[in-house]
Amino acid sequence: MPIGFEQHDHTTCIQTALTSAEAHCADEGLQLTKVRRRVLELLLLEHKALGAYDILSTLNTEGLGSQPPIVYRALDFLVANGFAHKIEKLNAYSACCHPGKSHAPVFMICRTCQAVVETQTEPLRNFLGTTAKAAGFLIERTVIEIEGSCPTCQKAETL
Amino acid sequence: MPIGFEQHDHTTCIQTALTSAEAHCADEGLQLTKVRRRVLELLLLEHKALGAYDILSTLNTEGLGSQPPIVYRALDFLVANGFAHKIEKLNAYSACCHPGKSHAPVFMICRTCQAVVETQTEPLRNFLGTTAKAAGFLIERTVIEIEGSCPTCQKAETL
DNA sequence: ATGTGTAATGTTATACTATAACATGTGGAA
DNA sequence: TTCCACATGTTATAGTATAACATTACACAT
Repeated sequence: MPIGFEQHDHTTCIQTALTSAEAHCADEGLQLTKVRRRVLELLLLEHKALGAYDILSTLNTEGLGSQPPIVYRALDFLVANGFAHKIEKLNAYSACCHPGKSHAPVFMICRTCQAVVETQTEPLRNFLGTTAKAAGFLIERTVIEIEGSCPTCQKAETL
Repeated sequence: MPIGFEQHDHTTCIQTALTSAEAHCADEGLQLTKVRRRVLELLLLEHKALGAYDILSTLNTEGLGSQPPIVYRALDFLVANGFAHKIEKLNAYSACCHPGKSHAPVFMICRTCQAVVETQTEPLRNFLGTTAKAAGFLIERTVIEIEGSCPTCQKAETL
């Protein structure tokens, strides 16, 4: 499983996520159509954030569509249903690593290799809740993104 | 002072921020030129995030420039020197409310009225630091944005 | 089997956000 | 004066996202 920046069984990781998405769609009466499923697969292939137009160019080579609305609609679906997240700092998208769980995701984004790791933190959620409450603010969504250098790239830089 | 969504002496608030920016520029040998100063003023006028092209259209009516690089350069300067922040979720910019202090700012963004309130939280900073450290990740920048409903708009919605 | 409604997709056009690249001005230091 | 660093002017273009309307596909009621 993808914990931090450590190695994991990525094939299993992808399969688990796809299976989970299928199950959730079946439960909720949602349609995981060909394009939507393929976009989710592409996002799962690497723990990187992909730009909408990167995804679109792949879809295009596969005959699944060539115009921007194709990919944005698929991304909207995936994001709305918790299968993917938008990384605001990068204007890019990343598969969700903890589908099904309600979450205030935290992303660690490596500036060098573009790796994106998603973590969840209940304490943080509580903490922001307290902060917001003190200001009388009602939280609907949170964007928490940490940009920096991942362990691998830190080592590479010190060589 | 702007604490949460409460009323404050906004004239003083603006003056303080401008004076602080001038002082900081003098200390550091930075030039707070006409355009840069005006953009900062515009950002300070309201506790809202302004889009680059909104700012540009004002600059244009004032004869300060009409092309995108004018405003983006000014914004780059202000952000680089801590006088303003980019709100990633909105692709918009907001004056910094705590200039001079090192910070991992937290923004509360009202989805309805676009008000943006900036807070600072050492505990949060520490918390993210701990999270990142556990993953071996080196933090360079953080983006923390809470989207929701401010006290005023919550009241308006329940009418 | 036929209509009917909903959701998804196809298609064209355009809006919005941001930067590259190169030219020009400006003010201080050698 | 000459040079240099920095700021600004200007043109063009790249990158991100959505509006609007047409068409298809399928479930399901008649």
